[in-house]
Amino acid sequence: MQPFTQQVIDIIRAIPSGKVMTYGQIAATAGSPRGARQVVRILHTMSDKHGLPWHRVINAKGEIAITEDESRFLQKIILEEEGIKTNEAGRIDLSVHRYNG
DNA sequence: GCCATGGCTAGTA
DNA sequence: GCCATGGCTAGTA
Repeated sequence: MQPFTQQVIDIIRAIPSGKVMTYGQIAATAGSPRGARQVVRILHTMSDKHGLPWHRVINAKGEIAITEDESRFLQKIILEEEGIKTNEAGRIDLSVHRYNG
């Protein structure tokens, strides 16, 4: 496992319930401001194994970015259970819910 | 070659 | 809506 990957995993783990971070924000915190897509890949391949709170990661617009329908719906439900609601436009208010690593 | 991005711009209203 | 981006992995040799 590469240092960047380990960093990203640690950062995602530390996001508390009721808060979210963006892909780019996590990448930047891990020391690679352009590495947003790596965060995507890491979530994809390592969420299960490492028990990551994958649902607390959204895109920079405040949207749920998952493309697969079932998981997308699941993410919305879990976030709601944690007190995070999406507005009519499907957006989450980052000014309220963003976690600053 | 993948990818659940992000940021900028052209084009509409 | 377009496209540059980058760290890693699956798959081949």
